[in-house]
Amino acid sequence: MILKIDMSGEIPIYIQLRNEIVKGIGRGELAPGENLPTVRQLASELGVNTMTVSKAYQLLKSEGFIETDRRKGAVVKPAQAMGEAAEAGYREHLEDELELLSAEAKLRGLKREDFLRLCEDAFAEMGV
Amino acid sequence: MILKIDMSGEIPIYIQLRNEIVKGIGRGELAPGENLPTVRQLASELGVNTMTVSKAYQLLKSEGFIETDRRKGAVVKPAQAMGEAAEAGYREHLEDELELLSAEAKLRGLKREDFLRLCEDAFAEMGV
DNA sequence: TTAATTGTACTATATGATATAATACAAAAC
DNA sequence: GTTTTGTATTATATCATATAGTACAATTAA
Repeated sequence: MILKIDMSGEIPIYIQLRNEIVKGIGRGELAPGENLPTVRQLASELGVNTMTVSKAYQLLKSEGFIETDRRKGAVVKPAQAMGEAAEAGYREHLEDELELLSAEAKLRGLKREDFLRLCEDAFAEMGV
Repeated sequence: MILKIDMSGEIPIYIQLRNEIVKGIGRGELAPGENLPTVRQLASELGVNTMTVSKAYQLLKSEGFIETDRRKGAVVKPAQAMGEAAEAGYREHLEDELELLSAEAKLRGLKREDFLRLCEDAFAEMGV
């Protein structure tokens, strides 16, 4: 798990952490049942506060991507167990994001085929 | 131009404004050369501060989507004139966003075909 | 020429999110 | 019993966001 965090960027660290971990799970680099680094470990590695990492874990937990337990630590959830907790509105969120990316791509001169190829490539990176 | 702004949401208003206008231009609802509402007009309609709208316009201007001029107001730029101002890093930005969306989609059980169909549909909404 | 309108700048202020530091706790493993 | 886990707490600092009010240069319309 390599976490690319931009400390000087505009995106909050705990959001970047959440995103990187979601991508890690999606790619299969983090398998279901696998343990995430402890908050103290990850905080130490990145040079951030433990609460910042904890906040990222809480977010991932609330979205159903991981489970956390005292002593056991944070564990990646099985994909099918991704409850309907945060499922409401997800579809709309996805469509909205894709609409924005499409508009930007269009205005920057990307052709339909190029855009769709990037979409295919991105999805192809995920899972086995 | 219908602008959906979520005042209680977590995304800053001026960012939402920027996104909605980009989508509007992408869809062709805002044609090149067309005037955007004045900052005072839009601010009044939405019930926000003029500087908030101005900030959105400045962002759009810095990205090359619009031009602003005193008295003339804000005008949508021709698509091809979208300079290479903010072009640097755009490709990486797009790929990064698509990677995140792909990971989330995968983990939520979306099949490749369904994801790609949503991508196609989103792009199809753009332009003529 | 005069009046009005444009985006923008400026100051001051308020609020909330983000992040840190340091400490502590309940629960479980060893 | 000791250690390690995520988490809670308190206090603090900083930055982004947003507002209010005012003003200005430039330009259009009267």
